[in-house]
Amino acid sequence: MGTSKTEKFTKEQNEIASIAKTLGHPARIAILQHLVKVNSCICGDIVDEIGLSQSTISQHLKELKREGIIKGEVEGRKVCYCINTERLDIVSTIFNGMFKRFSCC
Amino acid sequence: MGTSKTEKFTKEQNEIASIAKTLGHPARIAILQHLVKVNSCICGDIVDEIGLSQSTISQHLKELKREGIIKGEVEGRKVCYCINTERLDIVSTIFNGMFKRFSCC
DNA sequence: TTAATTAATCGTAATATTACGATAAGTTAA
DNA sequence: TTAACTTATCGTAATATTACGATTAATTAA
Repeated sequence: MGTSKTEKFTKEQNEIASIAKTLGHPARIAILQHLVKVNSCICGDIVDEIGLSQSTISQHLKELKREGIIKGEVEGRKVCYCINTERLDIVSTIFNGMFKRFSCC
Repeated sequence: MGTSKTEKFTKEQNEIASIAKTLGHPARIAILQHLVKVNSCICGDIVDEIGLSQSTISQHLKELKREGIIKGEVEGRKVCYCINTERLDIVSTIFNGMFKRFSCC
């Protein structure tokens, strides 16, 4: 165990949960807020900004990338990260829709 | 480790992450959707609906209650669960605000 | 009272997450 | 080339999460 029984749930339920899980760590929220503020920056800047180790930040970036919420572009020996606006709009729509359905009727 | 370093983040970042984490399991999304559909129901009905064991559902309900998203009212030997609309409105506002700040500028 | 019902909690196993240091892999500068 | 730099990955430890069965606690029905 320790594993969610995803087969018991709808695709929508699993998708919402997966996104929420990715947003479910303060470092990842902080990373997103920082990227919004500076528009785009390299990994090292995020390490400085957040104050966790480089390897830990790299893991968080990987998770955000896995969910499609950010993009990373290699520029020489640096990697420039930014928000994936298209995906974040979809995520926003999914969550707004969910909350709307929750709050009425 | 295995523990988030919450002291490195703002109150807002921790709060958003905490809510998202609670929403980050398909069973909990399914429970919320079911409660919205039937308005309110007893724990046993949720167990039947979701198809996980009674103790597992009880744990998920506890987590949703901890975050304030649902309420449980004891009625004799049964416990009637329902959405905490006030709290969910706040949660909705927090997330809408976040996504709004993410998508523009 | 006793038995049945309902839900919470306990104990536990399996797996996931978080975090770090060390290392690898790649790029650039000297 | 060599050295420095940048980031990803590996290995690992600590803790958290998920799930279940068994038990407990409380209420109701017989």
